[in-house]
Amino acid sequence: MSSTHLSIGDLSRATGTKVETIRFYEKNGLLPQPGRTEGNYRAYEPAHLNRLSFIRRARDLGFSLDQVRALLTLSDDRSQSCAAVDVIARAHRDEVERKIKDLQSLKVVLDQVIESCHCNIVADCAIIESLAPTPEAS
Amino acid sequence: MSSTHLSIGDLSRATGTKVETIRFYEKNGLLPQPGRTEGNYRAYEPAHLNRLSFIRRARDLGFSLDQVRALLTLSDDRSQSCAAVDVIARAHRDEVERKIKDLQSLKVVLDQVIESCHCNIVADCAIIESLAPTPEAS
DNA sequence: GCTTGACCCTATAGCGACTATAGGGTGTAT
DNA sequence: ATACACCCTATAGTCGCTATAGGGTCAAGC
Repeated sequence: MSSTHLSIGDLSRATGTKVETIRFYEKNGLLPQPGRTEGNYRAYEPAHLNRLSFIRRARDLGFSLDQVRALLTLSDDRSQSCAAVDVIARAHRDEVERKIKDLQSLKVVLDQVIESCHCNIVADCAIIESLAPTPEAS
Repeated sequence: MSSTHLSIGDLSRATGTKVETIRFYEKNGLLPQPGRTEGNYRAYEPAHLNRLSFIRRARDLGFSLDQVRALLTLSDDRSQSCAAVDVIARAHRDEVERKIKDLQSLKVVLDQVIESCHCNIVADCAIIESLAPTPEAS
C-alpha cells in the first residue's frame, strides 16, 4: 500500500476500532467507501482517518449512530448554523441525565432489597419476597 | 374461558406486559407452557400470573433475563440457602453503580462541550471541534 | 518456487430483550 | 351472516456491533 494510503488495519490500530466495525460503519453510510488497491483491499485517505476518529469520539460520548450521522452531515457543511448541533448535544445530555436519575432511584430500591435480607434459606429471603407478589393470595 | 383460567390478554392487562412479550417469555423458558383450550388458546393458572409478575418486577429492577431465570429457579427451591440470591442482587447493584458513575463522568464532558459553544456557524462550533481531531493536521 | 502467516475480502448469523408484521383461526354480539 | 376483538404461529426487524465461514492477497523466508 502506498505511503499516503492506509489499510483497514492501519485505521483499526490508529483509532482502536475493530476491522469489522470499520466495515460496518462503511456499510451503514457513516464512513465513505474508500478506493481499492489492485488486490481489492480498501485504500484509505487521511480524511477517512479523521472521519473515523470523529465517529469514535462521538460514540465514546454516547451519541447514537443516527446522531453521529447527523453530526457528520452538519460538520460537513461548515457554513451552516450550529444550532442544530447544539440541539443534538443537548438532547443527548438530557437523555444521559434521565438515565442517571433512573439508575439512582433503581439503586435506592436495590439497596433496600439487599439490606433487608438477613435470612438463611430462600423461603424466608426478603429479596425473593420483594419480587414475588403475595404468593398465597390471588 | 373458565373462571379459574386466564387468557393471555388477561395476563397482559394484569401485568402491563405485551402479549408478544408473554409468548416470548414462554419460548425462552421463563414462563412454563400453560394448558390450551379447545380452540388452542393458552389457558393460564393463577400461578402463571404470579410468575409473570415476578419476572416483570425483576425486569423493572433491571435484572437481565438470565438473572431472572436464576432467581426464579432459586425461588422455586425454597429450602435452598439464599446466599446465591444475595450474590445475584449484589452483582446487579454493583453493575448499576458502575453505570451511574460512567454516565456521571460522561455528563461532565457533555456539559463542558455544550457550555463551550457560543458560536453561530458550524465552522466555529466548539462541539464539532471537540469531536473532530485536528482536521488540518495528519 | 513454494509455503507460511499475517492480512484482507464478502456474506451471513448471532447477541439481548423485545417489537412488529404477515397470514391466518376463534369466539361472541348483533 | 358478518363484524370485531381476540387468539395462533412463524419470521424479520431494532441497535451496535461481533463472530463465523470460506475464501483471496501479499511479503518474507527456505
